[in-house]
Amino acid sequence: MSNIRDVAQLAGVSVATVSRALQQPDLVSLKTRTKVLTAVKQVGYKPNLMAVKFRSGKTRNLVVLVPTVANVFFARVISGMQQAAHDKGYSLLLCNTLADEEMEQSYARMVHTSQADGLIQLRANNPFAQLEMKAGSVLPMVNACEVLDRIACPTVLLDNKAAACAMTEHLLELGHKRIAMIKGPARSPLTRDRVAGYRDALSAADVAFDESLLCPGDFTLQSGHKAATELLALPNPPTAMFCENDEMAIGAIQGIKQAGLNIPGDISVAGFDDISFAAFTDPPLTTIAQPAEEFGSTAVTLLIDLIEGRLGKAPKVILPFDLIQRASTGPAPAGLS
Amino acid sequence: MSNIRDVAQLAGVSVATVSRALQQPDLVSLKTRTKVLTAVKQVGYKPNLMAVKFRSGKTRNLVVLVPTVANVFFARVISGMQQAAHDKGYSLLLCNTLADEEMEQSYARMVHTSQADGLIQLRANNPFAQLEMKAGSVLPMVNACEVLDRIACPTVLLDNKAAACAMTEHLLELGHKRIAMIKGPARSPLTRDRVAGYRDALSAADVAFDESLLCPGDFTLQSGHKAATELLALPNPPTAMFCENDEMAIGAIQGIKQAGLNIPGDISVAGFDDISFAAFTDPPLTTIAQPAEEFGSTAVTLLIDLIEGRLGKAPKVILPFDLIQRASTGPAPAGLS
DNA sequence: TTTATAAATGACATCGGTTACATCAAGGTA
DNA sequence: TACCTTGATGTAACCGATGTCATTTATAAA
Repeated sequence: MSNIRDVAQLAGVSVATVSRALQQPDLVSLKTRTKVLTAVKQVGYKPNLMAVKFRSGKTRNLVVLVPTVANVFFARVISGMQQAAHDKGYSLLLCNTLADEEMEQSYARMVHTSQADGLIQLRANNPFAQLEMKAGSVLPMVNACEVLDRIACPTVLLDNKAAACAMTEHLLELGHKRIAMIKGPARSPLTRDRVAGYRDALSAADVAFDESLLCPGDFTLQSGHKAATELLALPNPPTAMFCENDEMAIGAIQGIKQAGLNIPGDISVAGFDDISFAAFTDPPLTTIAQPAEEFGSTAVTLLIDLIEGRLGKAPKVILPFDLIQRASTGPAPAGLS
Repeated sequence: MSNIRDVAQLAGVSVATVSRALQQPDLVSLKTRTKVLTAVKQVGYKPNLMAVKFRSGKTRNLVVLVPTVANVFFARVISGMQQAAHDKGYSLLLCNTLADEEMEQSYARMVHTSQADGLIQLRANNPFAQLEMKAGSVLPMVNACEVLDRIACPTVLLDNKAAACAMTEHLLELGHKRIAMIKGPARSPLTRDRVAGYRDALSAADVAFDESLLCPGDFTLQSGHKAATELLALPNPPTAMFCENDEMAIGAIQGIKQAGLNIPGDISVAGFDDISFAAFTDPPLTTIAQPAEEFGSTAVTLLIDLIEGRLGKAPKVILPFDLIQRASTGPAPAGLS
């Protein structure tokens, strides 16, 4: 691999001139510039960007902590990040943490060891982040999708409470009174906010909240299936199920069908995220559309602004949601409470 | 940020000793080692790995070229890569190329500019790769999932021909004679191999190949829907549809249902990949399971072996497939040819 | 022509580690 | 005691670029 010295020697100039000819061409005379460029081509010179990064102390790498890349929603978010990062000359170091704390730590360390300039995390409330921030560490970090509690950190999020409230209202308007919610893990702020929105809508409509209709899941297809089956086994089963993501909704749909019930005739199902599969379920799924790619690009933009010192106070960017009404929700069956 | 010199000064030793105390502890006396470690802790020293990488000329970064991270199958592959890379102390630089050649080029350049040690690509036949290899370039590259034509490059792949053949045989055994194939883009080697397997099975069973039953798609849900609709409009429609991936199969299922037909009563549908959603379609999808995560981990292992000079001739690793029989395929309807 | 000024270029230190080589002290052997 | 070996540590070159500062060359003004 040829280096800048080879070029300098061949062109008969100093290394400084080569560097300038490539970085600030206007500081170099046309004649010399031509000589240099010819030499560059001749020896096939490619600058060693590792050296540049080392010298400059800027890596232009961003660490992305993703609980599971195999999650359709996150995949879209990553896609958005990737695009924005590329446009700004940054690269993404992808870390599939599988919610493993040790893994998260190990990747976060990449920022401390100067392998990356900053970090984006898609999972909130992970202990390392709390420690980091409390220690007053200067780790440039942005939080996306889930919001971190009690921590001042630039964040891009959805108004989950409002979105859950909107969906619940939609079901209430269809005449449903017994609306179940298949929620995520209790410790997730996402869950907390969405449950809050759900309860707000219920109480605004004077519908009593029933603890037994709040069924925990873990965002997988399987857990949606399981939760729906359990809900149907209740003495007084719900007429609608609002799932905290589309995967669980798809699982729920299967469970409901296996119980011999009709959607939405007997029971309505709603999801959250609007993944591509949502339009292809039978019946197509009513859900909340999130601008996933925009989550990613916004997070990257915020992080780069933060890294490059263009960000003042930690902003919270709230992205819009959209209730997509498809065929999985319909009027509550008559004769049922 | 403290550096190795700060540590040396505080510990009252030379920088070389600090370096040794951390890298080859057995070369340093216990007493000095303790002093050094204390100093390290005291100043909060974190080695600048960018400097190390620069000095060593090894980045321990791998570029991964993915056509679309938002594809469920690729997401699993990436997950497997990530795991294997992490285990071996490597990081993944993720590149969502969107099949854009310029993007691919720009990312491949990262290897030339010493930002990464090697490259994995999941899309075959991209022109840059061809150029690279033809130019006799020494870019360490591994090909996964799709096999590169006419290019000697370590590869990990499925025996797509055999898999397609197996699925077609399954449909033939169920009595189907008019079996359509919803295929991918014609230029894809994947498509070529799977179509070949399909044709082999047909001719082995003395079933004439009908060009009109070969319908092109692009691996998206929408294209599956479109293709199925078109196939059903044929004068003599098929009784089975074999789709080249599960997304297209899911799209096809919707199209078939919208035409008022029953699956598998009127028509059977088969997919390929066994993505998580395949078990949750209605009816659950018969498909070919691919060890996606293993694709990723094998590709990474091969690439690291190649980089570290442990690989002789370019191997081709063939991973096993598994025909998962679910409820979307059944006996051909009686009375139909 | 001389001088002041601007433009172009070169020499060299620098970033933060690693490592080959030199040095030195301690212990063992003849 | 002299000599050699071994182990522990220090000195300094080095990786490949950038950027400061000094120096040379070209240009314009007097």
